[in-house]
Amino acid sequence: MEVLAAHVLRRGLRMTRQRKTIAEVLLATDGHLNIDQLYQAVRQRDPNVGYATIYRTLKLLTECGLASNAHFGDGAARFESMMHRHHHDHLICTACGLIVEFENDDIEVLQERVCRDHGFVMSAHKMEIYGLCARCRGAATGQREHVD
Amino acid sequence: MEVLAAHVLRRGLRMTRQRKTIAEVLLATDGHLNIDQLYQAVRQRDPNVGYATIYRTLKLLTECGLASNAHFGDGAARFESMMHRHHHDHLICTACGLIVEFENDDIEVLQERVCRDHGFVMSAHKMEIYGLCARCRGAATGQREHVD
DNA sequence: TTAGGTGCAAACCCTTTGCTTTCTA
DNA sequence: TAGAAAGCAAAGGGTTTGCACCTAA
Repeated sequence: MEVLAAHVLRRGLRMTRQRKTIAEVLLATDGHLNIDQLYQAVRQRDPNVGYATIYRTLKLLTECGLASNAHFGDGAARFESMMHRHHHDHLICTACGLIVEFENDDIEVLQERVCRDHGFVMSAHKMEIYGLCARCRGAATGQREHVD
Repeated sequence: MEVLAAHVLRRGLRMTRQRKTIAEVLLATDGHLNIDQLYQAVRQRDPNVGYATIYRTLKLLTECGLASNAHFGDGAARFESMMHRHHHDHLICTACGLIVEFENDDIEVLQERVCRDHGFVMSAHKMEIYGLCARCRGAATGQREHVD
């Protein structure tokens, strides 16, 4: 929250009630929120906030590193708080939609190496593994596995 | 192409001129195509093909494993042929948009392990590393690095 | 001959923008 | 008080769908 305040200040912007609410809701969340979920949660606290404000604020939060957005291939963006968190990647169940976060330092090291080998300087990365979670694997063996 | 024919046959569908053309164009391509590029290329051979057919055929090709689609975070899907190719991941330059493909077996192994540790059975994965390519790094040191 | 497929245009969905009003600094 | 932000609605851009006509099998 202080990070947002600083960012806002530095750029001569204003700290509004809506920005505070959206930031609080997002930072208090611990998994992934899609836009609708965030919108609903924010409106429980402040019933007149519109989608435009959500989007505009999310952009701001992403700029100052408090949020990050992830497209999981289904067209709808999801956001997550970056507060107090390590970088992590995602395991996504293609049957039930479960999203599990994981961190793996060995992979990170290899990614850095790949970058170096190609002359790149890495600024970010994103890794998503799709598959069936333990539950879905057990529940429906003939289940459709689809990654689009 | 035989794969598509088989898929089509198996499902009682038809092998149309348009499907052939789209499959040929895609399979002959070696990098990434966005929908517009594919559309243009297909229409050079068959001027009346519409977007709907492109989308519908791409869905078919993805189902039978001949194509895969990748959202690189900018809202527009890109497709690539899966023919005769290893799985690979992507390095993306955030300044010039250059996309470099790479393969890294060590990372693949670690991904499998992560899956196993979480009880998942992996069906697919996607890894994108964002950064500055050698050229852009040299050209513009103050360049904005943005990953959305 | 008869489903399935195509093309076109309209519909959709998510996101962004324009404009007027409201409110922070 | 000035200029940024909100809220609403309309516009945009990519993708999907409905429907009448066409075509592979």
